Amino acid sequence: MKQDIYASLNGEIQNVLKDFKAEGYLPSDLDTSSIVVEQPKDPSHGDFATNAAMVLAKPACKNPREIATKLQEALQASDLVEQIDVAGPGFINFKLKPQVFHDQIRTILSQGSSYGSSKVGGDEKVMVEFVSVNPTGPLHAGHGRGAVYGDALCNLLSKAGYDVYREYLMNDAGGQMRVIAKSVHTRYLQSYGKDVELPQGCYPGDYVKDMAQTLKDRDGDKWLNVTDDEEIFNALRPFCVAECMSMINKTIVDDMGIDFHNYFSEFDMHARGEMDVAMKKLRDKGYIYEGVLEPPKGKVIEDYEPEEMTLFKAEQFGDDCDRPVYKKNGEPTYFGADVAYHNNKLDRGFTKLINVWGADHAGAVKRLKAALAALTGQKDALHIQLMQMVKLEKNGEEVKLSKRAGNIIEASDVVKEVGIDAFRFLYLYRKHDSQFVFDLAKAVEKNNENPVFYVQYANARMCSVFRQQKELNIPEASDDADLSLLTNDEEIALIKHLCLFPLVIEKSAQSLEPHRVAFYAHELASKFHSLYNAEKFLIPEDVATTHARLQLVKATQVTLKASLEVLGVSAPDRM
RNA sequence: GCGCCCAUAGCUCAGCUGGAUAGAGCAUCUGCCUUCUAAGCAGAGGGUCGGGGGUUCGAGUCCUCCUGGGCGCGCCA
Repeated sequence: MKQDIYASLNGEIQNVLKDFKAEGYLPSDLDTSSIVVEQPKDPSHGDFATNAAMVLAKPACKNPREIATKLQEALQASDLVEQIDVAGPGFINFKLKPQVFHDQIRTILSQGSSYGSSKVGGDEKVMVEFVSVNPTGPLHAGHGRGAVYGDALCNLLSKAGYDVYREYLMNDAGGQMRVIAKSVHTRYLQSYGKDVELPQGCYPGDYVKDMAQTLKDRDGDKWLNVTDDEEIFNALRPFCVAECMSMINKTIVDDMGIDFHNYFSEFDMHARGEMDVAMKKLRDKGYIYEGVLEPPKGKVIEDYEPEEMTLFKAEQFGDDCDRPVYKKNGEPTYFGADVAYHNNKLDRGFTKLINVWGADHAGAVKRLKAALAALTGQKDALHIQLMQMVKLEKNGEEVKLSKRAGNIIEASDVVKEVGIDAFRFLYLYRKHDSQFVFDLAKAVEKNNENPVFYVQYANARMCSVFRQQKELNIPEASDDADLSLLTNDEEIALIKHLCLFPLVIEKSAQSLEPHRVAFYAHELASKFHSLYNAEKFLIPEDVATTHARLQLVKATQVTLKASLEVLGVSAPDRM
């Protein structure tokens, strides 16, 4: 018995269709991949339904109801099926044997926390690069979305059978590092009473003063007479990177429980000369040239001068124009460095690359995808998942976040206020590309407006049931409990939803949408709460029914915990 | 001006890649605790799925135009 009823049923349908092709009823080259098996919204239509006949009708040049009727006859012999009906324009509705559902409960209990795990990933080496916040300051609340999404996505892909590698790219080499070094140094000078102003464009946040103090504690007046910006940069860059990464990791690792396999240093990459390697690779393919770009259309650039630069032929791969890979001063552009970095990922053997970015980087998507198309010859070697901006509100008033403007609400502060479970669930209970409002005032209130409590409460109730069972001295239910006693509407609805889990995992993984798991968990909790209110689980005078229901509760708990595990949300025993 | 993303109940959001009568939470109203945790359940009201065209057996979902919002637009990251 497979763990996924959908897959089993779909398999039987596909087999029948294969037979139809063999006997010449259907064309042998007919594509049957778009056929879906699903649960009808209206339970009176049956347990499952398929659109097979309607999908195939047109390409096969046949009447959908005719195909449906023929499928109905052929599938009647199935071990799964009790009754099949053809309805509407050609839906095929299945009523499954109760045995199938009872077996599913046993399957779940025997698989335990691995229920829902899949092999669709085929152990493919996938790298998920996420967070990658510049080491120039702490993580703000908006960054938390990408962090949580990336982490849950990794869990999800692992469960779906991918070989997942989590990486954080540290942009520890570019111009922003000069700015943070200069900022820290200026605060450092000020702390010694020097009369210096923080230059335009420097980071004004208070954390810079803290960093300056740390520097002072460590090195004393060692850097007091350094005035040359280049010297400041060289001297303070490693310190700034270390301090900022420690600040960031305190939030990510300690507060949010997110672990990376690797922190990739852009600075080290350049030291190894990988920029040249990547550019040579592209140059050899003829995708790099010296040229002059048209001035950009929208933004007026005052000091614009046509300039010959080293360009990548991005336009040839779908971008709006070609893109510079080196700056005038010879340093790599951000884009150029990113190309080198992604070439490095390919060299490490990753065949599926996923980047989690903020929507403010949307403009860079096309060029990087173009570069990967040029490097690999494949069109979709790289997936870039854009996190839409989070609009933060406090008491109905918008809070703008900008590190460079010094206006920061740190992710760690929010986590401390609302708790990590609520923080994660609030972000994961949304599709990644929906721009949504995170109301800090509301999030702080621990009321039931936060769906995480609803889901966790279901688990706490289940734990409570098992505690009561012990107190009442009701013996443990065994594997051979008579599950045919589970017949009422709430029980059936719950069991059917349990059957859905493996499918949800596969679909979510394929579409890179962990929010579906969050919604699944919520609905599972809902079905459980309904049953909880409709029936008692512990009936001392009817041990058979008690045992049947307890087996169902156990299976529900296994599934609920498995879904929460993907989300990285805890399942407390009591609330 | 151009590119990408979005628009679904009063509010916050789902909608399983084109399926049957569009869903949930919050808010409003009505019921349910001497019985396993009421952070719960049952029910009611609330929608021309931003608008117009198109594709087909069938569109919230796909194509096109329009309106409104977000993000971005040589050598910032």
